[in-house]
This record gives sequence, structure tokens and C-alpha cells, in this order.
Amino acid sequence: MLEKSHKHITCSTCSSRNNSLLGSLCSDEIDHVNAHKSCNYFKKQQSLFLEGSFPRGVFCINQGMVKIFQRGDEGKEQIIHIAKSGEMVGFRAMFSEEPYKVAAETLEESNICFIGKDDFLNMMDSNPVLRKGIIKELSKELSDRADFITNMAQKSVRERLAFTMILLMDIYNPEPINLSREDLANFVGTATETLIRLLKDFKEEGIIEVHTRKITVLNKEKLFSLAGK
Amino acid sequence: MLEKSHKHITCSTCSSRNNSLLGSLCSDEIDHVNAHKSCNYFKKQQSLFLEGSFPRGVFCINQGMVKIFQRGDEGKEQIIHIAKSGEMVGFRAMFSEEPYKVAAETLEESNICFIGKDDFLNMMDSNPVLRKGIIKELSKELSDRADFITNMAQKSVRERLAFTMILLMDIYNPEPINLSREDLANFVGTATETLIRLLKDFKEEGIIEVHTRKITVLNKEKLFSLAGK
DNA sequence: CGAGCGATTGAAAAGACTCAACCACCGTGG
DNA sequence: CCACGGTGGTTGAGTCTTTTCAATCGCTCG
Repeated sequence: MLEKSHKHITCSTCSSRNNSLLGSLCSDEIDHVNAHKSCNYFKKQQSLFLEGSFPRGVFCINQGMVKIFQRGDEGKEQIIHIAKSGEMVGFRAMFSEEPYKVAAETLEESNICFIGKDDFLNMMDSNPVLRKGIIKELSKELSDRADFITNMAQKSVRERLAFTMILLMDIYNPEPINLSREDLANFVGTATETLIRLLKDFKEEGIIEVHTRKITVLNKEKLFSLAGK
Repeated sequence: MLEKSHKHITCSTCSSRNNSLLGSLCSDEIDHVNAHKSCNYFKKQQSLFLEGSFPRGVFCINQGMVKIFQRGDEGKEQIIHIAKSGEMVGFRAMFSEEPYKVAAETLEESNICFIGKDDFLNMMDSNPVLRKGIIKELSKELSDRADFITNMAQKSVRERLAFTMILLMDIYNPEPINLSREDLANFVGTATETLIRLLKDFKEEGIIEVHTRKITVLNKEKLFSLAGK
């Protein structure tokens, strides 16, 4: 159980920061961020920002899990990405100076800090390493999304489920995958019923093990070959 | 017909530059680019770069049309984007320092300039406006791709075709859309046969007019309502 | 204990794909 | 100048995947 603290989380000792985009900050910069950011505890299924709203800064996940999604015409969610501890979310729309095209919501209780737009942009101006990191990150995500598009367009639901489970395995590692059937379906891009039937198949084929919401991958190799990679 | 020149195209008088990412360059920078870049004439269906190769710089389209695509497991292309005059292609992988995940190929004969990696990166270091432009561009494309993913996941082929035609209309404007059936199908993410049948439907419904490869949109409103926007 | 939501199953329908055949246009070479 | 071959475009029929709709189950929370 997560400590439900509204307490300040100190950047300099934040274990999630090292392998994050803010890993390159010098101690002066850290202190500055630390002094200007705010820290918040989020319950499960709480919203960070909504589609259509305007970015006022970036969110930095200290502990927890956040889904990034879009709502299609009939209100069905399409999950684009799941962010975990150490990731920053919400900076894309801030750069493009447009309202968010995606929404963000916690999947579990989380501690998440918030850095204001100006603070963050100033930091980017003065820190070339941070800047390069951000640009690199944006570029990487672009190519991830190209893969995502190609998968969606060309693969069967079964193949996409395998692919998605590989992604989720890395995200949840070493814990089992823990998502509602609906969220899982909305990530794979299929109907909930179809997803459930496929999970059953995977279970019968010995690829996964299921305990209510928790899914453990037993045969990673088979998953890879199914995903067609 | 395009002038098949291997002649140098002068940046300072390039009509495509004003509304491009390089619109912000001062005259010194322009001169520098102009002196260091190379210019090339590309035939139709000529490759700019392949999936898996390493970026050595960026391509700047003076005149012409380029498709950006990925090849799926069975070799079927998925078109991710179509770039036109004034656009730069190939810089994403350059930033992420990874091999290209996508390939680029001309759709028609084109004049395309090439700026070396070092020249370009140096320019970015010294020009904050260019830098902001690039970051903004990357962010915009990320949200475009989120839309693309949601469309792929949730819409029918018919709806996706409508959506794609709206995109293409803007790209080809004021010319009619001019793509092979296969390329069009590979953009929409469907089989060529299915695409042809839907085109026929659209034609019968008075939405489009078709002359061999050339497609003219007659009823934009209907297209919008079909696309579900 | 009952309401309600998430998960599951079944059956039917719809959408899209595959395969195979055929057409139409275009440039080439005889 | 015309027959030929090739490529891209088109059509039809059958099949399969996936969705939809409806019903049921099971658990949790008040």
C-alpha cells in the first residue's frame, strides 16, 4: 500500500528520477524544481488532465501508473500509452501550444509531482542535455507510434494482444499485469468480449496464467512468435 | 513537368522555405545551409532512405511528394504520412540516434535537398527558434499519430477512407488526389480490393469523382460527416 | 441481503479479406 | 502499325474474423 502522503517528495532523493528525463539535472536545478513543484497523491482512476484542456505544466510520476488515452466517437477509449514511475506525462501538448488531444488518468493510487510550464520551459532553455533528452524522447515515441499504427492496421487481434502483453510485461515487470479487461481491450483495440475469449485461448495454450485481474506470462517466447516479431 | 535539374536550388529564393521549419533562419544561416547542402532530382518511386539504415542528415522537399511508410511482417506497406513541398523528412530517427523505423520514397518526381547531420544539429544548437519549431513539430506529429491510432482501432474502413481523403485533400490541394489504389489502400490500412469497392460506393453517392488515378472530392461535408468528425 | 458492476459465454450478423479471374491501358519490339 | 506482355485496376464468390447483442454469473459494497 502506498503512503497516502500529501507530503513533499524530495527530488534529490527521488528514486524514480535517475532513469528519468530529469536525471541530467545539476543540483542547483534540482533544488529549483524541488522548491517550485507541487506534490500530489492521486487515488485510483483519478484524472490528471482531460482531452481539450490546456496544459499548464508537466506531471512527473514518482510512484504509480497512468494511462494515456483518447476517446473515439462513441466514447470508447483507445489507450495510447501506459506511463509508470519515472516517466513524465503531459509535455507534448505543452510544446505544441494546443489543447490536449489525449487524456491521462491513474490506473492505481499514485504519487505525482507537477512542474509549472514556465519553470519547465526555462529549464529546457538553459539545459542542453535536458533538451536533447526531450527531443530524443519525442522522436522515440514517434517511432513507437508508427509501429503501433502498423500493428493496428495489419495484425489480427490475436497478434495485437500478444504484442500488447509484451509491452505490458515490461511496464509491470516484475509484477504481473494488472488491468481491467476493458482497459486491456482498449489498449489492444478490440471489444471486451473478444479480448476475454482470446485470454482464455492463451490460458489454455499455457502462455499465461490468470488470477482475477492479474495476468502472469508463462511463455514469453511463444508470445514473441505470436506477435510476429 | 518538373525541371529535371541537378542544378543547385538556392535556399534564399526557395519558395517552399517560408512556411517550412527553416523559415526562421537568418540570412547568415541560410547562406551556410545553402553552401553545405546538396540538391538532387528524384524520379518517381525512388527511395530517400530505407528501414534499418542510419540517418546521415535530413531531407528538405523543394518540390514533390514523399511517402513515409513501414513494412509489416508480410511485406505489406503501411503508409504513415505523406510529405509535400516545404516539409522536412528524416529527422526523427536522427534525434533518437537509432536506425530508421520507417522508409521514405518519392510518389512523383521531386527536387529534394539534403542537409548533413552535423550541420543541422549545429544549427539547432545555435538557433532557439528553429529548435522550438522542431519540438513543436514533433509534438504535433505525436498527437496526429494518436488520432491515427484511435481511428485505426475504432473506425470502419469506410470511415477511415473518408478520414484519409480529407487528409489527402489538404495535402494535394488544389490538385486532385493522385495515388495508386495500392498506396491509397496502404494509407487507409485495408486490402486493395476493399478500397476499390468503397471508392465505387463513394462515386455512386456523388461524394467523389474519379478519373483513372485522379480523385476529386465533390462533397466535402459528406466526407466530414462520414469520417465522424 | 440486494444492487450493481465487471467478467463471461453463446449465437447470430456484419464487415473485411482472400483468392481467382478478368479487364484495360501502355509501352515495347517485331 | 499491330500484336504482345505486363502492370494496375476491377469484379465476384466464398470464408473467416471480429463485433454485437443478450443473457448469465459472481463478487463486492453498502
